[in-house]
Amino acid sequence: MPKHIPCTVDHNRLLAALPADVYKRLEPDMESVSLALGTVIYEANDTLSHVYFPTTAIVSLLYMMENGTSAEMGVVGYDGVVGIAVFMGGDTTPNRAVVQSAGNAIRLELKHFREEFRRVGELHRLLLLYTQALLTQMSQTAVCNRLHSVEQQLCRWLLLSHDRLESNELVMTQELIANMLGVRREGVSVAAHRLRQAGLIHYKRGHITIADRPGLESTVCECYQVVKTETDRLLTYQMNPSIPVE
Amino acid sequence: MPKHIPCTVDHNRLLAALPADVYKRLEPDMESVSLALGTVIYEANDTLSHVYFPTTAIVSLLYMMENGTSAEMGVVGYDGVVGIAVFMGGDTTPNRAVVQSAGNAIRLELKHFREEFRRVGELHRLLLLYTQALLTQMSQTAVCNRLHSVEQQLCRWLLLSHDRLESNELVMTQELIANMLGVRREGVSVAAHRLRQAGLIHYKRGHITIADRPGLESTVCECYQVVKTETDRLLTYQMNPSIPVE
DNA sequence: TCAACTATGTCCGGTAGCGCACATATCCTG
DNA sequence: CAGGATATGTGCGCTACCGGACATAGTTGA
Repeated sequence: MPKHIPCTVDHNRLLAALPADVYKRLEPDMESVSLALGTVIYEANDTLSHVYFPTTAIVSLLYMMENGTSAEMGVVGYDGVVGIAVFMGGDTTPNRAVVQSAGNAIRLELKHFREEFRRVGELHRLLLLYTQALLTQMSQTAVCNRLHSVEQQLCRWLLLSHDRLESNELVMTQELIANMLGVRREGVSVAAHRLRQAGLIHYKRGHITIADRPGLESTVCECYQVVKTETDRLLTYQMNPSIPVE
Repeated sequence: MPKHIPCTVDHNRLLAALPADVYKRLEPDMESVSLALGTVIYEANDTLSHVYFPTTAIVSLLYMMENGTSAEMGVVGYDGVVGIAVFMGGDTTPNRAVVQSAGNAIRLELKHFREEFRRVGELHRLLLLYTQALLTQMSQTAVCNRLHSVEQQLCRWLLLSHDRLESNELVMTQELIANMLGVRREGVSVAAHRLRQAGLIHYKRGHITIADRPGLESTVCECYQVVKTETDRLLTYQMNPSIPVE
């Protein structure tokens, strides 16, 4: 388990940061669910029935083109929540949320969740901070898609996933990675091959192992660090106002 | 003036949608400012002193790479607000806001603005809806950057700008458009040339005129309509709850 | 009115990634 | 353990876009 991830089983960073009283109010409604790889949590324009706080699962936010091709715009793990639209007011979004790595999540029905959100206490504050972090992730994805190579983007994707995992091994085919990155499967194959030759990863048939994380970090484009630093700033320092910012 | 734009001088859609009492409270603090082309409203990681509600101006949100190249992640006009981070809680963002089309904006100092936002009334509700719309725009930009040609993206950019303008003429060099799209100036030249040959636009030295809007709309990729439809849904229907949604 | 500047047009070779075809390797299941 | 399904490797021609060089055409100001 990589040391840099303060993540334990069934632990969600947002829920964990709630004050005891808020947590107590929500707790009776919390339901731990197991999410299998590929599960679609919501389709584009679906009205949601729950919000999901991933713990060990990782969820990918994808846009599906009319012609069937897709591209990932963001990834949510134990550091976030799936179902932003529920509290932002729009109720739906034009993208799809798919389980990218099997695991658990804590889900809440809308009724109690909204009730608590409308108290405009810590839950409210944390979720807006998280939304800003997601905004940064999405906008940096836009930049990265425009300016960087498939190999660099694969590094970014691997690191983003690794940050949200307890293990060094991702259960994931190159085909699926290609769908997320919005590139050809062959392109991922070639890039993965190069990363393997450089000793940064190992892989075999549906399993990728992070072998040299520092190496990946020095290969990746700046986009990864920008998102990582900004997310930490928002969800670590700002999350706990007792730690002075700057 | 294109008929589809319900935009009058010094009119911002968000401010206009506020109930009379909220507007009255904010009004004494509203300051109309004129923004020249190229003005930087804030730099990456700047702490803001005001939020800006563009009326006739258009503001571009850009990420500047370490090597100086840039890419646009979103555009804000009379339908939005510049300075999301102020109310989302993060105070700063890693991008830059630049005036893409000269015009006016109404700005508010943080103190009064935050006071009103914290009442959690209509201002609060509208700004969260707007933030969701911006999220959609950014994520669709990510998709478009990945999957579509420079020509289609130029169409998208022209339509997004046109939607926020009172006139059919954009004062804008191809060089600047290239900076926003994150492509070479020559690429924009070639794409613009083709659009001109197809009779969709006219242009000369720093001025582009939309000649055939329906034609542009049939050339552009689906990304434009997705953002447009979703923004309308969020900021028209949801904005006025008396209009039933769906 | 001419010179300097800026915006646009055009051509070049180079390359990354696409779409396709097909070979090989691994896994699963009957 | 054989055969089908799935995952990965590799080659080929094609296109879009890049990086650079340079020509041309408006625009501005001395």
